[in-house]
Amino acid sequence: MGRTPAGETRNRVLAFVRTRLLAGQPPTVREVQEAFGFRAVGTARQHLEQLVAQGRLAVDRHKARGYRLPASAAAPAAALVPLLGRVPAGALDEAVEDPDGYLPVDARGPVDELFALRVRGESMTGAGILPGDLVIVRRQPTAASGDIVVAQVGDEATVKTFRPRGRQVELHPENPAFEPLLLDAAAVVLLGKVVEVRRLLP
Amino acid sequence: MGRTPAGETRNRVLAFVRTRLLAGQPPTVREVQEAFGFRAVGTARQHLEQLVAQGRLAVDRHKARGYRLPASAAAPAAALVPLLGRVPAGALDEAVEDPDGYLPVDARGPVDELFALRVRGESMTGAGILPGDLVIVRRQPTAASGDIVVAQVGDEATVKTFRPRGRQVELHPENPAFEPLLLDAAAVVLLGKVVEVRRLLP
DNA sequence: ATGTATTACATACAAATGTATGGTATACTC
DNA sequence: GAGTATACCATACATTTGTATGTAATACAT
Repeated sequence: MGRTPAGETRNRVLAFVRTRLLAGQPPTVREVQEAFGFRAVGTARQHLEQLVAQGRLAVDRHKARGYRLPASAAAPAAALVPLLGRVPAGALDEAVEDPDGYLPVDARGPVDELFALRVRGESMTGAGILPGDLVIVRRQPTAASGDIVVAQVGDEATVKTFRPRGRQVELHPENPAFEPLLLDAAAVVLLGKVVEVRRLLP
Repeated sequence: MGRTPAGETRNRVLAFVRTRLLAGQPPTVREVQEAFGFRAVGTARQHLEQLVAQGRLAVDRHKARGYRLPASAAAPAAALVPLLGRVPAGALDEAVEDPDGYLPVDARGPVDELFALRVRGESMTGAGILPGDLVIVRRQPTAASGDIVVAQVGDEATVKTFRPRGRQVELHPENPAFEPLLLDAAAVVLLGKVVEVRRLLP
């Protein structure tokens, strides 16, 4: 029952699988079968296996929904980082559960440890961080002197340059119009280090 | 064997599942089990089901890897924009073919029209654009007064504020140490408008 | 202390899913 | 025409995976 022209169906299978993968829903062999109206599972599988043999698809053997894009095509993959509306005191985990949106980032980094915040105020304009900018933050409890960090003071999160001063820490604004904050180390919770700044222009 | 504080493990389970989903690899119940070291499948499933009951997860019943994000949390897909090393005269299309890398962006916008450049020089520091920053540019042949644009003058691409002046155009640096460029309109090719600025911090 | 809810374990079963084998029909080459 | 390759069908089997049931331990409220 050689039906369709050589290779044509195969390309459409690849397109179908790729679309599903990019949508985050890897298909099963039988879903491919149904999508193309094959009456046999094997037909779908044959197409998939040939795509793998050609290097146009990759597969995790013996795993449900194991077909995925080959490393070459998936190399510059993107992940999504939650944009938090605000950071209520001590509840970063919960805030992450209810994000205002997501920012795409390079998936090769430590995506799990990242979150994003919108900057309020002009205290960091000297470092090129303007009000309304988005900062992407890597969660970490400590930082090096000079790092730009997100710190929690009371129940407010603030972006400043970090400078340890013995038992105290200085949260240094990069704007001469603002005064540095000198606080007891116990009064400051480091939420993380700013690893990227983004600004969307209208 | 009530171990961890109430709700804490559950939140971490949700974070794990969400990460996997955003990466396009929905986990199985047993993968969740292993990721958290549970000795029983049921424990992992119990957490997942409670997250579903709370509306924080959705599920396709009886499907392998059926857990997904609820519709309310639908995440935007990410696309990739080419980062150009430099823009040789008049050959933007060709430059796009051989990018230095890719930046992930929100796929809901006009992705096809975007490219990225690295900023050289300090002429735009007043607008929060520092040397080494990446600008994401939407290709367009015209711009409104006050837009930050990428313009090609001779065989060099430069980032400036755009101000039309009759038959001439002013390319205005946002740094008092630099002089505005006043050029004949014919000598300037607008490559596009800067729609986003990004800075990676070490 | 008592009861209840939560967290976790152990085991079993059923459905979904990947895999394997053998066969049929059409197209193409020689 | 013989031979080969491709596309497809039919069926069966093994693994993965979702689901169900019963039990134990701890935390918390009463």
